[in-house]
Formats: sequence, structure tokens, C-alpha cells
Amino acid sequence: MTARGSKPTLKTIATALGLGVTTVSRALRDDEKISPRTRAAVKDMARKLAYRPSRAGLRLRTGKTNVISLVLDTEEQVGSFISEMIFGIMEALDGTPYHLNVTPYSRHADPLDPIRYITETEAADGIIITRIEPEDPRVRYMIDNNMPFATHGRTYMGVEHPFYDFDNEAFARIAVARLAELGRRRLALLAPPDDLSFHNHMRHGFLRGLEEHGLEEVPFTAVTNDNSIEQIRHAIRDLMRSPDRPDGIVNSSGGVSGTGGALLALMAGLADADVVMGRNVDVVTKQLFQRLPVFRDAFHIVHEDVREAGRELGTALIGSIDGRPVEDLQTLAVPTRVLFQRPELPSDRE
Amino acid sequence: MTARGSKPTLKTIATALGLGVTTVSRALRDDEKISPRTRAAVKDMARKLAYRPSRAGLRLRTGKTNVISLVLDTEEQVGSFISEMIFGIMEALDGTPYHLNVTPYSRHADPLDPIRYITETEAADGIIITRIEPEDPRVRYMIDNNMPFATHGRTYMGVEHPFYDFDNEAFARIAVARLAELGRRRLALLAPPDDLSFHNHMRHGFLRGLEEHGLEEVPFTAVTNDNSIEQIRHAIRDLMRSPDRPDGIVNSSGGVSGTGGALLALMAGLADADVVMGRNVDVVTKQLFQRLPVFRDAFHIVHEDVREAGRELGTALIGSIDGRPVEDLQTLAVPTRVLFQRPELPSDRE
DNA sequence: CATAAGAGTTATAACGATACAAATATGATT
DNA sequence: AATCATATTTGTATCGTTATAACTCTTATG
Repeated sequence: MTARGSKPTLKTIATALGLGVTTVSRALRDDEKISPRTRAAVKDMARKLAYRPSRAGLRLRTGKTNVISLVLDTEEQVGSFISEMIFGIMEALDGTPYHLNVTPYSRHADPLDPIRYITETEAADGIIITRIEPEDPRVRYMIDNNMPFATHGRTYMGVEHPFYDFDNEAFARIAVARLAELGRRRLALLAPPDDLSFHNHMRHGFLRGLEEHGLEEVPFTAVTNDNSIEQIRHAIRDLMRSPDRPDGIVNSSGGVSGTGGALLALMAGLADADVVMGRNVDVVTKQLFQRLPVFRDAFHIVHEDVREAGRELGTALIGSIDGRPVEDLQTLAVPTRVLFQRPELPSDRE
Repeated sequence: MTARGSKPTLKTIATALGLGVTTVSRALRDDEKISPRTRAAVKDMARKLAYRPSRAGLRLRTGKTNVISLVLDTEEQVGSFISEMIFGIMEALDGTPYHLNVTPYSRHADPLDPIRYITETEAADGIIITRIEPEDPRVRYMIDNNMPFATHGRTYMGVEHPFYDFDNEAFARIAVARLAELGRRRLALLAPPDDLSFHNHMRHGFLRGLEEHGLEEVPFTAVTNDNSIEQIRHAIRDLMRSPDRPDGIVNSSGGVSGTGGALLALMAGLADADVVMGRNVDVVTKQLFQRLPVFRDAFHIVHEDVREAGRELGTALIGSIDGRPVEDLQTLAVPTRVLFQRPELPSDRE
């Protein structure tokens, strides 16, 4: 209509209506000082011209980027975890002015690097990080530098901050209880790497469960759920071939691919050792998928909803940016979706 | 040093050196008109002050966003695919000024929506899309609107554009050849959804392979590799229970989770039908992981390197933005990493 | 010795938005 | 009718950058 081809700006609207640019700007933001009639007219015209505020202009003037950065470890191979997380965050961002930005780092380099970069270049209004440690230097840095953030996992640094965490302690207790119920007595835990916060939760829950049911632990530290599928497979096979092998296993991970694909690795390792799940051994595992699992007749599954985690993290982070109190931005998700009964084979028609 | 706490700008450098802002700007860009001595001094000072150009200022002035948008289908559950793709793109973007932005859409809504949004708001300098159709309206739109892009998959619209594609025709032929070699005669193809370009490649390759080896096709259209794990599982079971069941299967997908997790679904479906892979039937499948697969003793695997795809797409897109000729920006990846021999069980030490 | 040419540098305007202060219009008050 | 208060609207400066055109020196040229 006006100035063919080029994007409409505040000025476009202003001249179209014979108003000042400032008036238009304020009208669009519903400034009380602008008369209702003008406001309506401006909004009308804005809609008609398909006006969209320029992110560049906005960003330059206000300093707000309208960007949320998800900082990811490139070694992280738990594909379903990452994609679910991303889509969850996006669901939270939908309808907000925020865009999602993904920033990589290598866990072999300094994990602080990407955080520092984003903060220094003011590349985002807020950051989401995963793989949280009890004393996490990234958290310290962001607090010190006043950068809003949310963490997938908790810290123990004496500072409150937005987080979402799956209650892994509860998970481990539930898992042990289930194995006890099945008559299992000697349990092994495939634990997370011990520098991560949720390692501690997991172990506490596991040990507490053992105590509650008077069960015995079979030490298993050859691998963590963060090792490669092949490594876990071998370790499991060795474990099941050893004289004091466990009759129950708790798998603290739920991935199926690459590093962290402990679920598949377990299957393969047990098969290698000629151990049949459900007979010689029972396994309780997490599962990160949204859909019903395939192997439900073998594994006992507790579902961890990573998409929800992403959603909550996104929401919490925006809340934090908006200055909402921290207490409202912390979620500890209790394991609810549990698939312990062994269902019959699916019917022919579905 | 100067103006404590606030980020250095061109002005900071300029005043520090008693120069004009313009001079500094041009010096940093190595303008020939600026004397070598001045240039050196400016760069020195820039480094000393840890100067980083403001993306906002740059973007406002030049119109360049330095953002690449990856547009993803939120129903896409092939977790390993998405995460590998993302990390691949990031590897390509590393060292460039580009950031990666992820934009979601629902395949049930208009797939054009996010493309239009990004184009209209000038949210990115270029777009990467997946799930390409032979006549893809998104491609048409981006060409018409002069938005640089790269596609994961090819189109057949009579226009050249940057793309990366895995040679699925070659894959299918190789797969059929392998099954023929194993003495299989009656083959089924678990194909991609037939609106996607690679469905055609896959079928051509499959049919051509059948012809080449004088084999027979067992029609299998109940599901595509895009269905849910449960659906594929049921369909496979039914297929294997039917009187004219195949003795060889080609799986055109390589995912293990959610929609597209055909690999696991196959395992489960065959087990449901009491069919043993390697005995009653042989299966050639793609595999999207980077690491060695767990099930190599059962499946015959052709590896598709999605991370490489991401890397090439990122590089091609930047090339396109920089105006390089399209011919240089098209890659058809021949399947190379093939795991057909059935290796012995892995040794105890590795 | 004036002047032109070239080298190097810089002021100004602009990108699109908002904060602030100033200006105008409207209506009420005396 | 003049003045004041209130309700609206608007001009100016600014965020950090670059394109354009103008400026200031040298140095060479006739």
C-alpha cells in the first residue's frame, strides 16, 4: 500500500493517519494518555498494514533481545531428551515475543564459555542450562552477572533460583519398592555421573529404598548412564556374569540413543549374558518418550516427561525475566506415570 | 576502564584513541582508506577493551540478523534426528557470526506459516527446512520472496536451490542387493510417507533393486516409517503373520524413539510374530546414530550421518547467503558406512 | 607559488524504536 | 474574556552501526 514492498514501521502508520510517531508507539502499547479513539485507529491501521515491531529497533533502544538461549552440551547424545526439551520450551514460548536460540558447548571445554559469551554480548534475555552440578559455576556466574536463568536440575549453593527437576529420589525409591514387591533382594543401580546433582538424589533414594525394604546393594560403578551404549552393554554383561550378580536393576536414565542410551544398552547387555528380563532379573527404568513404550512387557517403566520440563523451564525463565518471585518458579516433578503392570500383548485392532 | 560496567562500543574505542567513530568502524573492517597504523591501533584497542559489535546496532543498520532459522515440525519425534541435525548445523556455524534459532510448527497447521513469519519479520538471514515434498510450497515461497534457504531433501519444481540429501535410492538398491545376496526372495519395504520426496527415491531404488535381482515385492502399505512405534509394531506383526509374508524387509528409517522409531518397532513387531531376525527374515535398516549400533548382530545397517547433513546444510546456507553459485551448494550423500557383516560378539575388553 | 590530486579522517544522516520534555488543544473557572 | 488545569499529542535525543559526502592535510604539478 504505502512504500511498496518495504516493511511498515511506526512511521508508516503515523503518516497514514497523520499522527506523530510517538503517538503511534504509545497507542500500540495501550498508553492511558492516548485517547481511546486514537488508540483504536492506530491499532486498526497497524493490523491493516500487518505491522510488526522491528526486533532490531526494539532491541537497540530497550536492550531487550526477546531471545531465550538453551545451552547444550554437544556430546549430549540423548536425542529424545534434547528434542523433547526443545519442543517443550517452544510450547512455553508460543504466544510470547520470545524466540529460542540454541547455543552449543563442548563439555571438554569450559562450560562457562557459552554463558559468558551470551552474557557479555547480551545475546539473550535469559538462559536455560542442563546437567546441573551441586555447586555449579555457571549458576554462580549468572547470579553475579544478573543474567536471568532457569536450570534443569537443582543446585546446593545456598541461593534460590528458578529450576525444574524430576524427583529422582522419589523415582529411585519407587523403583526399589517395585523390585522388592517382585521379590528381588539384590539390587544394582545404574547411576548418573557423580558430578551431577541428580546423582545424589538418585543414590539417596536408592539407598533409602534398600533400607526400607531390607534389601542389599550390588555395587555397580563400572559405568554411569552417561557412558556409551557399548560401554554400558559390556558392563551390564560383566555384571550379570559375575558370581554376585543382582536380581534387580534400577536404570536412572531413559534414553535410547548414543550416550545415555542406557535403555537399549541394558537390553543388549542382558541378552549377551543370557539373562532374561522378567525371569532372572527385573529392571525398572525411566523412559523419556511421550508415547507408550515398546518394551513395556519387559521393563518396568516410570515416565519422565521431558517436554513438560521444557515447558516449565521456559515459563519459569520468562517469569524470572519479568521479576516474579523465585518461589513461584521452582518445580519438583513427582513421578506419576508409572507402567508397572505387565500388560497383555496389544490386540490386533487398535 | 571507560564508563565502568557498560559494554564498549565504537565510540568507546574512538574516544580512547581520539579518533572519529567512522574511522574506527572502517578500521575494524580493514578499509583500505584507513592507514595501516591507525588500523593496527584501533584493533589493538578493540582487543584490549574486549569490544564486540552490537548485534542490535548492526542489524538495525545493515538489515542483517546473523541468524539462521531451523524450522522444525513439533510432531517430529525422531529425537536423534533432530538433535544430530541441530548439532551438525552448529558445527557449521561455529566461527561464523551466525546464531541458530529454532522455530516450531505443527504439521497440522500450514507449514508455510513459520516461513512467512520469518520472512515478513526478517527474523533470520536464512532458513533450513526438512521433510521436503517434490512440489514444496515453502520452497516456492522462499524463492519468490528472495529468502535464502537450504533443504534437507530435494524438490522437483524445476528450480535449483541448495540442498543436502541422502541418496535413498542408492540405499534401497544396496539394501535389496544385500537381501538378495542372503538368499531372500520376497521383500517388503517400510516406506516413508508418500508426500515426501524421499518416498519416491526410496521406492525407485527398491523397485529397481527387485528388478535387478529378480525378486518379488510383498506389498506393505499399512504404515509408513512416520507412524507411531505401536502402529508400526502391529503392522509388522500382522505382516509377518500373513500367509505371504516377506523373508526380507527394508526399513527406510533409522530412528529409535517416538514417531519414526521404526527400528525398535520392527524388533518388537517381529518378536510379537515369533519371527527371528537373521533366521526367518533379514532386515536392512538405516541407522541415524553416530556410534556403533547395539543391534548389529541382528540388523543389517546402513549408516546415515545426520550430523554431517546438518553441517553441510549450515555451510550451504551460509554459502547461499553469501551469493555463491547454487551448484556448489548441493550435496547428494552416497551411503558409505555399511555394516553388513555380522560381527562376532564384542570381546570382553574394549 | 598557487593549485590539483590523493590520502586519510570525520561529521551527518539514517535504520526503528522509546523516554523525556515540551507543546497543543480542550474544557472549566473566575 | 482571560486564565488555568487537564487531556492529548508531538518533537528531540538516543541506542550502535554504516553509507555518503565533506573535510583536512600532504605532496606533486604546472
